[in-house]
Amino acid sequence: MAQLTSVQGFLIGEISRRTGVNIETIRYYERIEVMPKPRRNAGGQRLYDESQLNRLGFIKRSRELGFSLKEICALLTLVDSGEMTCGEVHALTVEHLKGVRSKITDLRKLERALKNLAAQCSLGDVSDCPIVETLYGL
Amino acid sequence: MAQLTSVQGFLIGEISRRTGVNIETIRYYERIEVMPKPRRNAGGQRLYDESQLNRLGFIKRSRELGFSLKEICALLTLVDSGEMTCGEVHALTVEHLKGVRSKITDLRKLERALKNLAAQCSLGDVSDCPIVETLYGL
DNA sequence: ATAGGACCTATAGCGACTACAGGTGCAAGC
DNA sequence: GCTTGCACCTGTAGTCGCTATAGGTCCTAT
Repeated sequence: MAQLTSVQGFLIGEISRRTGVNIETIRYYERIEVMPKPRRNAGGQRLYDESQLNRLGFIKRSRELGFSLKEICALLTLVDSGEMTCGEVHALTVEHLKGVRSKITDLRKLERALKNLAAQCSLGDVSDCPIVETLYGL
Repeated sequence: MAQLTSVQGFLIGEISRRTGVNIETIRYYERIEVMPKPRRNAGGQRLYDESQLNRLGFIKRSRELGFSLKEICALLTLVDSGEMTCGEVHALTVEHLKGVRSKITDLRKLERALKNLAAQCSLGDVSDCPIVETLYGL
């Protein structure tokens, strides 16, 4: 049983491997109190249990969906308190979705602008470049 | 002539107003050497000329197109050196465009995932929430 | 002479990590 | 029992692109 250390629980390397979250990042999450302080073994090494593993997985997946740690804290606090309602969680998710959509809109504009910029270019070897001129606003 | 101070040149507030770049940000650009150190008047205040104004405008527009300061430095160094070719600038722009497009792709995936997540939700008042369950990976 | 605004420097903070440096724990092989 | 070597530990600094603050000086107008 590689994952159970002496008494019981996962070492940080094990939950890092299982969740795909960098070890340094896990310790960082503990420092900023997104993750709870875990138990320690006799040698002072962190020992995590199943629920902490799940919590870290939750954070990982939420981060991948672009939630900020602040938003994730809000979600987790809701869950932790036991006073969460599905409606509240839904609201946070929909709010976040709105943010993602507006980012997409912005990036599309940007894409168009860059495409136009690149298209103006004759690719000449001259130092008289339409891209630079456009950006310089000459 | 509000913009010309004693001798000649713009005070930082004036180029901030003209370019829309925050005063603190202009000083920051100077510190990190994206902007050159300007002349000073007798009282030690920064005095900018037309070309520095244009350079700051270039940086502003490039930032708005999502170029990083590092990328902008590369562009400006190219321009400064006089050894810039239109092809090099084009290449940097196209490279950047690629980055923007891949960000858009990522965000679209994210949008779909969040939409699905939100759609699963019955909006009930129960603490048994499909969003949380999905994120917890139960 | 004084009030006030615009300017100055230097430093710390944000978010979300990442990367050290310099030390300890632990298991396995000899 | 001793050494090797990896995994772990703490603490701190660096990244990027700003923004904000504190505590001061300059300049102009009244």
